[in-house]
Amino acid sequence: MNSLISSKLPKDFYQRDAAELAPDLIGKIFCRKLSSGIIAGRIVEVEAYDGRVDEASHSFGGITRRNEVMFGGGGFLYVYFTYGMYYCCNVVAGIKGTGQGVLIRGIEPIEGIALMSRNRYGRRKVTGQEKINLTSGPGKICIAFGITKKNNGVDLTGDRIFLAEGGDADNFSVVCSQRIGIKKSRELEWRFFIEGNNYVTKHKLNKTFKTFGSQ
DNA sequence: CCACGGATTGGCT
DNA sequence: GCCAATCCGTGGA
Repeated sequence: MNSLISSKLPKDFYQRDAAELAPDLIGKIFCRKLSSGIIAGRIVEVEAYDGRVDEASHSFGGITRRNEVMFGGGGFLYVYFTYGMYYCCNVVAGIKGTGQGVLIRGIEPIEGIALMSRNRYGRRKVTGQEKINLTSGPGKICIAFGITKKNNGVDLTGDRIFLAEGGDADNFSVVCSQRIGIKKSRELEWRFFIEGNNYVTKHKLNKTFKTFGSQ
């Protein structure tokens, strides 16, 4: 795990437009250090939001109490509450004042699976299908990682919640599609994911993806 | 496998 | 009052 910390992504990695940052977040490691242990996983699905041009973005209508973290410049965590019971988290993107973020939608667990399971199901052991269900969606990720409103605004260059380089195992192809669960700005193809990965949200758009790039 | 509806509360008109 | 960047259980094909 020291290798994760030494490859922590620097602030300037995040200081560019969300639509550009988003595909580069695929394959990176999302890590949380708790007193009970480390929870970490590989990002496999994201969506970009940019309030300057994107009506679906929480930041589209200008700064409010809820979305102010999105305007603070890249490299912070924006956590919001939705549907009366779920949290979702974004990596803030861009330069200060622009109101951009990248929603983390799918993570492949790497470390701390028992901790994730305790948070999701109240017990440490998981079956195969339950493991896939741990983090295959934005609300599920926040439950598994124990992320709530209290973590809104956390600096991602700190030592408790951060992103790290993916290491040597990142042979995958990134594809894109329209975003999921929104009604405005549907035409933007700002959802990026690893084709065929088990931890990508199950959706019919998974069949109509477009190739985007590979590493 | 797929489609649909209910849960439940904060944010904004 | 209306609606939401979701999830889960149910019911039918």
